Amino acid sequence: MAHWLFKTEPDAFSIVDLVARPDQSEFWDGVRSYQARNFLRDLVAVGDDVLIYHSSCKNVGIAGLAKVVQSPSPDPTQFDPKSNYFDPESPQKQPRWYGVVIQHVETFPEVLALKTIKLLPGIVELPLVNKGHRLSIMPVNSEEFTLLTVTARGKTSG
DNA sequence: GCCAACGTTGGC
DNA sequence: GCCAACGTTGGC
Repeated sequence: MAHWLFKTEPDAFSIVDLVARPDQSEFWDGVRSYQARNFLRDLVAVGDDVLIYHSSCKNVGIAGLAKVVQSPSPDPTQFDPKSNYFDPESPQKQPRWYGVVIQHVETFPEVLALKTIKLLPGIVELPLVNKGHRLSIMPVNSEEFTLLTVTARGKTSG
């Protein structure tokens, strides 16, 4: 069982939108970087944990937790000329881009702010606070995953 | 809106 | 296959 962090711009798709979906599930599409694609296509598996991170917004940080409920599969938006994610170069027979279905598990009482994450002494490897911070899909090791979730759940202030 | 970080592209 | 230029991400 692996742990991941997926970035999303909440103006486009937030954890609230995920909860509003049928089965609180959504096919995570639009990943268009090779590093992120490699994680998604080759390593993400059913049952994996996914931290939902809100970027480029007022309240930047980890908003909640989801899980992978279906194996990664080719992202159909790459073949859709009407989609913003259309990629005319992607071969039908060997699709370039992948996505995965995730399901909401938990919304944290407060967003665990990036600045708080940066101050946690145990967060050392997380690409978010290192080179690799631009990755849209990144691995989170078990220790750091536990620290992040425990901290996020404990941040209730009434 | 600015701009640093850094991935990608393309000339050679 | 190097590396400068370019474009995008994303925090602030």
